[in-house]
Amino acid sequence: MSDHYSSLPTNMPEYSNLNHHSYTYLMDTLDISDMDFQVSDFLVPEAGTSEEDSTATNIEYEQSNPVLPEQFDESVGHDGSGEKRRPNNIKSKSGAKKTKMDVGQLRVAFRTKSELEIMDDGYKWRKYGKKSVKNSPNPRNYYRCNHVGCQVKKRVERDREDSRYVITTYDGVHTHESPSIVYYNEMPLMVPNGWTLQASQSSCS
DNA sequence: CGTTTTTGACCCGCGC
DNA sequence: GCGCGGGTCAAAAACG
Repeated sequence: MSDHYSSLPTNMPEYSNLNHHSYTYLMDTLDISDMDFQVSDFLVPEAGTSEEDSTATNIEYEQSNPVLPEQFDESVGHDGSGEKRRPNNIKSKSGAKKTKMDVGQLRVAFRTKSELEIMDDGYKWRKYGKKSVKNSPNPRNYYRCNHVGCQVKKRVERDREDSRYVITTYDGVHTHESPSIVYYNEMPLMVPNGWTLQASQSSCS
């Protein structure tokens, strides 16, 4: 089981043999065009890393719920710091609202062979938590985008099987541009040869 | 001195 | 209902 970090849909039969020396895209029929820029941004390999067998990266996209734009708008700046949950013992549970931003978010999981788990993707991240994962000696770090109003989170952990692999999971779509804005106009996905692109259709009612 | 990390506590969903 | 596992908060420490 190498997909323990994300609940991949089961309609990806070839996922097992995809994890080799090629970037693998697994995406649903979601509006990839909305986040194509960051796809391209994410896919920029580090300088010097060739497509040798020593560099293996898996990239998975999954869509949990249909993304409603209004949910993005409303969740801006009301969860993180706008409302303190427990000042002392006043548990403002805010049960009526969905405090969790588990609204339809895009989840992108990377699995990269790297010694450093801090991979600079152009965004500014602030660590907000660290937890030790069950069944794994390696802790899991939680980061959040430093941009105001942008609630994109990512969690970084090491593979419990191969500690030389780093699993980076991005949650959400940035509502702003990268500090180092990179636009590949006309090119939704720049896929160098050797990279495998696969689009799977998932019926999402 | 402002900003980020650290770290334990708290919260919440889920399975038993 | 309770315990566990996982995610988040926030005060204090660390860092520049």
